[in-house]
Amino acid sequence: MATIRDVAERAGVAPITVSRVINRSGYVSPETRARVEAAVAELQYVPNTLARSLRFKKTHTLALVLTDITNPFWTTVARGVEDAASQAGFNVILCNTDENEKKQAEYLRVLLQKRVDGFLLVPTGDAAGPIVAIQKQGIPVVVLDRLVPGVEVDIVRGDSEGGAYQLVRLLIDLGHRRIAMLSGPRGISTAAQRVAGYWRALNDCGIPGEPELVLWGEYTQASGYEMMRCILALKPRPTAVFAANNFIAVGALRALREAGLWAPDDLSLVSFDDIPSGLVIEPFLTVASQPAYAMGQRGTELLLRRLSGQAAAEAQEIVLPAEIIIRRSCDRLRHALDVAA
Amino acid sequence: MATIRDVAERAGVAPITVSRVINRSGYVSPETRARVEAAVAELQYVPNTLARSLRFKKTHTLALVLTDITNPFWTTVARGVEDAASQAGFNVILCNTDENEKKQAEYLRVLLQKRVDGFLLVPTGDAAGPIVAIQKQGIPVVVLDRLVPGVEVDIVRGDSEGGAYQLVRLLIDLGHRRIAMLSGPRGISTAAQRVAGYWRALNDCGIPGEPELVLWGEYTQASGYEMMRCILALKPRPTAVFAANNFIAVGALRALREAGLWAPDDLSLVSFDDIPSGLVIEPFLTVASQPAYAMGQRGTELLLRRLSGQAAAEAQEIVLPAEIIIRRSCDRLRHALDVAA
DNA sequence: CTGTTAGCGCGTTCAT
DNA sequence: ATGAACGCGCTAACAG
Repeated sequence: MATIRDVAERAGVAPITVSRVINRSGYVSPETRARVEAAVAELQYVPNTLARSLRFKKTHTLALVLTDITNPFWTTVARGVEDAASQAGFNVILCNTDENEKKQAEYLRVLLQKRVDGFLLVPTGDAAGPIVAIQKQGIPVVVLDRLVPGVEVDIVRGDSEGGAYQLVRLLIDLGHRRIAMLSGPRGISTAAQRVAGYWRALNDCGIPGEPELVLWGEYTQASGYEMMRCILALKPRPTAVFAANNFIAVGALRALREAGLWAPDDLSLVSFDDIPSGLVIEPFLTVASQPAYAMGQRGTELLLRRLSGQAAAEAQEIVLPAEIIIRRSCDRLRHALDVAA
Repeated sequence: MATIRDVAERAGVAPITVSRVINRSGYVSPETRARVEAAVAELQYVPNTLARSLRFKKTHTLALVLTDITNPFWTTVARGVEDAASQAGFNVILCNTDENEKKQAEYLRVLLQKRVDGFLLVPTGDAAGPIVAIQKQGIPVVVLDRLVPGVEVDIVRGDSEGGAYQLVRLLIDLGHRRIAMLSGPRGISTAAQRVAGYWRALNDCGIPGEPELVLWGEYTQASGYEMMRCILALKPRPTAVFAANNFIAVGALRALREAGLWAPDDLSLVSFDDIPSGLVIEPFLTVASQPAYAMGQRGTELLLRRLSGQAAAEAQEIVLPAEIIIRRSCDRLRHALDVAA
């Protein structure tokens, strides 16, 4: 690949002159400019950003470290990130941690070495260490989705507590009293907050909670399946179930189907996180939908503001509201509640 | 951020010695090694890969340029790419072109400047130019999914023609004679090949094709919706429809629903590309499913082989078979065909 | 076993 | 209006 020096020789000028032509910096006479441009074209010269980055200590590259791009929620977040980044002239390196702290640590290490300008991080685990380690290197981080205790860091997240509260209130208003909760990992703030919203709704309505109705698992189909089987074994069966995310809900529905049951006929089901409308043929689940695209976009915008030094000094917290979308999965028609009545 | 020189001074050695310790290259006495390691820890030194890359002309970064990560097919491909890349110590820069040739050109330009080691490209349009431009710079490219005429380049793709043939044969075997095809853009090889498979199946069965039953659109829901509306306006109505991808199918189903119709009752529907099982509650569509993850993975492996100079000299073409998954959307139960009979 | 020299490609600073 | 020198951070090649 041709270098700036090759171009310079070809055009009979000094490298710096080529630089000036390319970057439109400084004065260059029209004739030399033409000669340089001709040489650039002939040699198919492509400037080397690496060298520039080395000088300017800016790579115009962001890191997006999330758990699994395969989850449509993260897919949408990623799209929001990439759009916002590319609009500002930044590229995005994508990494999947699979909730594995070692993988995360390894990615962060390599990305620091690559000198990405900033991090968008969906942290695995609740340890502050990895985030602090990045901050110590002076690289800005914006955390997405999950609160991490013990660090001062920018965060853009959905309102898990509020969304959960609204979903459970909805169920209660429909007449449910025994509501099971299939949650995610204890260590992840969204799971904890969704459970918190669940409890608050019960409390507000004077319903005595039953601890055995709250299960902690993982944000996976397999876990949703397992948890639902536990719930179905209870007697009497709960009349409603709240799944803490979309995968858990799909796993739960599978267990339901296997047991010869369905929603809303045999029990009501609500869940956090919608499935993008493009993928689903008949929207069916009542959900608390988070603005995934906006989460990625606004997180990136905040990060870019930090990079340009325009953001306020203190760490910012942006909480995006969850939207309750009511669909058939909690209909009262032909519902267990009415049968019982 | 500390540099290798800072560490060297702190440890009272030369920079090269630090380099040797970090990279485990060359001999360093245990004592100096210990001193250096201490200095590294104290200064929280993070080696600068940029500088290494400048020297070695290797960034350990791949570019993944696709149309839209939001399509679950590409999401899965991307996951395959990222897994294979990270396993080999490479990072992945993700770019969405939205089938926009200008966006694609701009991304390719910047990525060349960033000196990515290789490209995984889902080309927009059928122009060879962009690919040739990359090859001229000596950077390996592996094309995913779509044939591009007029270039010699590695490609990993699904068997669109064969998958389409099987789907249409299935419909014919079920008794259908008037089968509509909702295809993608003419310029994209997968769309053309799926139409080709459609024609071959009809020919093989001695069914006279009706050109007005083949519509060319885009790989989007909106287009699927529009095309289906055209088809529904035909009299007599076709008894089956073949959608060229998942988004077209979902759009088509929406049009069907609006018209007060459904599959398989009023007509049969089959489509290319499955929706990952994790996202869908009741798998319903009969599809030709492509091994998306494998496409990403094998494409990346091929690219990495090129990078290490191990691949055969000639361009390779890897064709992955499509798997026919038969589900309810083409059931004969209560089917239009039987009503007509 | 350790250090010196030089250069990867580029652009700022200071001359001319 | 154009150029020379220097350095960004790192390491291969060659001493010692």
